[in-house]
Amino acid sequence: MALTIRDVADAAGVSAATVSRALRGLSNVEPATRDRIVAIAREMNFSVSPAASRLATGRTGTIGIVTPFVDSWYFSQIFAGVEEVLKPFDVDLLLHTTQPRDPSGLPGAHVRMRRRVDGALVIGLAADSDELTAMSAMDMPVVLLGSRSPGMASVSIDDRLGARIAVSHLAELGHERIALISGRRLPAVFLPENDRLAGYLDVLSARQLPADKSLREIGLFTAPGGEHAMDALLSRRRPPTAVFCMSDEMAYGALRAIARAGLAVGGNKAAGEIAVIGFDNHDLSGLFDLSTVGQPVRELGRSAAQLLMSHVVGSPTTEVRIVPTDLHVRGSTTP
Amino acid sequence: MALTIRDVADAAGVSAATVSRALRGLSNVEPATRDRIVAIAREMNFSVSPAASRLATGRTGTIGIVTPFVDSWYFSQIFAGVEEVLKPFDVDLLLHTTQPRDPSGLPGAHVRMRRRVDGALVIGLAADSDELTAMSAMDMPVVLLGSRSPGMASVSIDDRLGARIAVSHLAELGHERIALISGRRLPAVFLPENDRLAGYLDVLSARQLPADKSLREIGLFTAPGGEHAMDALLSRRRPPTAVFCMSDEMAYGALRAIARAGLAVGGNKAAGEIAVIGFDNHDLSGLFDLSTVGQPVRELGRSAAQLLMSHVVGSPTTEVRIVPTDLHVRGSTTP
DNA sequence: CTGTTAGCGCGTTCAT
DNA sequence: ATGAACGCGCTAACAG
Repeated sequence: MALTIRDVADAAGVSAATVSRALRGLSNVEPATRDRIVAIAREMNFSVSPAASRLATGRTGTIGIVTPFVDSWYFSQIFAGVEEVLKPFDVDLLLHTTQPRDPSGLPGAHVRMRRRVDGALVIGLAADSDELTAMSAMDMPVVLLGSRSPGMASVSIDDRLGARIAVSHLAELGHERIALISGRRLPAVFLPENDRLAGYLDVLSARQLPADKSLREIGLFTAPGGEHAMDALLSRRRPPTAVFCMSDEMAYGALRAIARAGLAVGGNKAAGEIAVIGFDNHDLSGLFDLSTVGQPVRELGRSAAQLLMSHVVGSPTTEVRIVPTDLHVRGSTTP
Repeated sequence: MALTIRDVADAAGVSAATVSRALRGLSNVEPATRDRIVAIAREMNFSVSPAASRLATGRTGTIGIVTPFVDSWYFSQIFAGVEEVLKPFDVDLLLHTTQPRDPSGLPGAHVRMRRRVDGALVIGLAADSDELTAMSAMDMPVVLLGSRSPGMASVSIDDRLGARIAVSHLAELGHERIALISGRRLPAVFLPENDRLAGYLDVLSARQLPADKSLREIGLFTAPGGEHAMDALLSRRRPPTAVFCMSDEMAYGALRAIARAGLAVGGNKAAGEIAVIGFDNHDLSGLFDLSTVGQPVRELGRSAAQLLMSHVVGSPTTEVRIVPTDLHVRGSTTP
């Protein structure tokens, strides 16, 4: 049906091996014949069969991306960074989303990636995940993104430090009742959010502030979730005067809840304003005038992709890269 | 290095052919031996080589996704819908982003997809795109998403109708100077946005309203772009009293610009409120209290994926599916 | 520099 | 129901 390298060879009057060499740009081919072969091949509209090529070489020319979610701002930014770096390498991108809550017999990441990628980028999987251990159990080069695991290469921010920065900023404003809106229920070891909780507690204890558990709510990493969480916090006997949200999108919801309650947002504690800070520096946070601890998500993607490629084409690595975060002070914490 | 089907055959005391049949669940295999083989295979932790399998069968078991952008809410929602449908089919997902403005010798979508997918979902490519024509020139099954092209299967909304709904809604409020913030410069045939422009003009002409070109601005489909565009519109000698934005994110920016100008947003024209309506029903539009024409993005992804699969495993189709939009009236247009 | 030979690991005839 | 043999299209190793 489709053309084979053999057809091109016949048309060019050379052997199949020479065509293969010419098409791959190997050096041991007379430039003249190489050009001729390439010309003929494209004239015939020929392209090699990746399957055959993979079978013969053992290399797949494919990089896998494993992620638990794809419908989030975070992922889309990560992916944009990854794409940017991987583009020049001319590799295929195999995408797989793990469904956390659905062990319904569908194959997991490790089996979906197995034998079909030269390496994989694993986003946001807990370090104790079965899929992760299975992947590293095979020889597959893996780079973790957003989490860390002993003996594995990874790129992430310092979540604990980031949280400290955020909460310190609130404390500097004079706040003592600082609430926390987290994504999932914490503490849960192996999750990055747990580090953020630790950072939050670090600041409270360093400043001798009460670690009031009634000041913690879950926001599911969504705006409606954040809104709901803030509603709950505001209904406490002694509501918080400031709140740290583990994601900007939850903070958007919190802002809304505060406004609905007829309260003001801002950094002027004396005037009764509630200070709000988020985490991510989401694209829209400028619009919401939301203070936040920014993580360079796109850069995380770039860095992880680079690390993975150097692992795949070069030598194995267990490098752990920590990318710095930065504080963006906006209206939601400005006096 | 890796195990082959042969190793399993030896361990089970059968031939490689039988193992192949057993592992694929073909009927012509004694149930007892089939179970034994499967048990042994998983005990050896064996998995077949996709490359060899593809070479032998000619099928790739892979679906391609071609898209010009990946860092957008639209894409992430589309993808979530696609994923949902494709998951049970157990196919690989090959992702390729076309870079519109970068013909720098890097291979285009058609060559990246060639010989490696059984079919492709093409998102947001103009119908006159070289890559698109190239893909359909090969035998590759293609389903378009968000655009249409003669003779090709596609899933999209009725952009013209959607725009009419939005602009009619503004006109009903009594507005006569209705501005338009588009993503890219229009008119540009083959782009869905062009249909939205047409819908906008439809309403103006039906109601004998002036089609003032100074009331059209470009917003790049981003919030900052929308903000900038609205700034420009407000600085006109005779500024608009209402605005239709081709995306919600641009509308967010517009809301901000209006607020900064000290003007009010809403549906009460008599009170001098500026009416704003967007397009998409983005997740955050409820928070912004933004009226909008919603498109069921996730559903678009699902529908397109279904269509593609029926094309790939079943018979070729050129079905054109139009998914309805719906009007969401919120505070930005409520009197 | 080029051609010949021999797999890569499966799926698929054909027999039996 | 099972096995033997061949071929899928390409690359690698060895000659020359």
